[in-house]
Amino acid sequence: MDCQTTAMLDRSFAALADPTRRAILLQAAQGEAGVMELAAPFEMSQPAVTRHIKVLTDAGLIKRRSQGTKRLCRLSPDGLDNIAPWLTMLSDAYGAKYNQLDVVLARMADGPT
Amino acid sequence: MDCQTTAMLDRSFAALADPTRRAILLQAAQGEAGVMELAAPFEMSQPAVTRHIKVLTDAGLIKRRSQGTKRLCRLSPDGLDNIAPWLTMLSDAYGAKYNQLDVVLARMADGPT
DNA sequence: ACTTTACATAACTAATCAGTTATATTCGGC
DNA sequence: GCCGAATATAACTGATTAGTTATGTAAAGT
Repeated sequence: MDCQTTAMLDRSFAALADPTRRAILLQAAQGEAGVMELAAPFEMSQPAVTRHIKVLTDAGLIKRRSQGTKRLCRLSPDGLDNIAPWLTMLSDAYGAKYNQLDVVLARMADGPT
Repeated sequence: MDCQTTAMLDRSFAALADPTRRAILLQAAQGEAGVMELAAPFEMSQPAVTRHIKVLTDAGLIKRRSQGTKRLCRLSPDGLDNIAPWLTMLSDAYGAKYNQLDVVLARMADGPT
């Protein structure tokens, strides 16, 4: 999957633009979970959830690993590390008013990978 | 326009999920600009740009005012103030690894309105 | 008043997206 | 080797999106 391209930014933001995906991501942030487990809170078919997870994975927001028949999902900081620099650039362009944000986002960039 | 709802988050993230809109936003961050001015860099019709601007406005990412026949656009921090708390919550859920990010995002929250 | 500039709105189309059901795959246990 | 659990893939549908052209509107200048 390409990274650092504008297409990657598209994917990252688009992935976050859905309430179901944000909820899944939030669960995946709290710890590894299987697909059915992530699907449970939603009145939605398993294939639908599977594809939401694919969107999140393609956006670099989730990492996956296999354990037996399960496919565990966990939040990956990569996706956030992708959008953070762009937000930094935006706030730079906006000027001094948001410089605190700059600092914060800069730290975001050299966080854990 | 409602705010603080999940629909508002949807709109904010979705608005950022398009390269043309991000470019427009970047221009609008650097200073006020009219619609045609914002449209100039793109090989795209004026109505198309007008609607991108509407999406950004509905997301609270741009504020507008009239000056003569012109409709000036400028970045508004409101949209960012909307997504920042959610990103904070996500990093909270992720745990200690991103606590620096927490701090940064917290500052983002009490930045200028 | 008429024209021009700057933009908005309408009506349409093609493409993408989010969901569905049905079916395949893959691994672990028996 | 077979079965069930967990997930993936396919084929389809309806809704939303991004663009187009054509047209409407509102303020400025003459």
